[in-house]
Amino acid sequence: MAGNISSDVIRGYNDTMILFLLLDAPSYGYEISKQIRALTEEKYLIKETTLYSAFTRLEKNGYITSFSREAENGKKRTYYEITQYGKSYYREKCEEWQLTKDVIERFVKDL
Amino acid sequence: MAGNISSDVIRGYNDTMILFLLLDAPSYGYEISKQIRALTEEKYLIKETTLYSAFTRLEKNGYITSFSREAENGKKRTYYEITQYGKSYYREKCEEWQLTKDVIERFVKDL
DNA sequence: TTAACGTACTACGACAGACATAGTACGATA
DNA sequence: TATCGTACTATGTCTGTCGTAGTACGTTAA
Repeated sequence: MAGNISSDVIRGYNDTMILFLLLDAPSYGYEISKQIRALTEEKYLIKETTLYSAFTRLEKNGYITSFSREAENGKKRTYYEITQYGKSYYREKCEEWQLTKDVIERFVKDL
Repeated sequence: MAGNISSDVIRGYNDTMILFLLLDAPSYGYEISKQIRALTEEKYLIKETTLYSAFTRLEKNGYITSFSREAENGKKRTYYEITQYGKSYYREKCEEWQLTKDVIERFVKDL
């Protein structure tokens, strides 16, 4: 354990986290996963399969689009870019979060 | 929509909510569901099947125990009582919540 | 030279929790 | 007489997460 977060708890916010990291610029799987690790100070490490299946889902729902581009080293990468629809979905999730947080806190005692 | 919370987000906290409501005294399904509704001001309504399957899971894990008792009207009810183990699990979840909240907030912009 | 490591994924299958749907049972109320 | 509220149980489906494994290639270390 050691300060780790169970995925059942985060479930439902993976998509939001990914969209957040795409707000400013397109990015790709490996980088997103490193950013999540860094931003959470290792407290949350998204699994590869979870991440890539999230990309698929987000694209299918129209929240992101993908394109291929050669990286510096000549290797091919799949980049993902947030759409307008994705941005408004992100905003919705942020509002929902305020509500959710408020609700859960009524059941949690801080010791 | 209209101020509703998607269950994916609450997922992982249903158990905690139930345990919270059992902290002071034993209770039963229908009452728990009414208390959740009241405490959240109708913002979250737990589904019956979700609730009862949570009871089963919690009991299997040793967090609660059950017993039958006749209600005032002579009908039989199944009451659930939190165990010591359940109380310490609840405390763990409360601590985890602080961590989770902190992590998610790094990805959520408040507008 | 070769093996390990980091990067960048894809495929497949299993599992758990939430939920839709349906049904049972009984007392009170309309 | 029928509906509503109470108090559940049973069954099956769906979704998101994750374990496991495999592919491919470039760089670094022994």
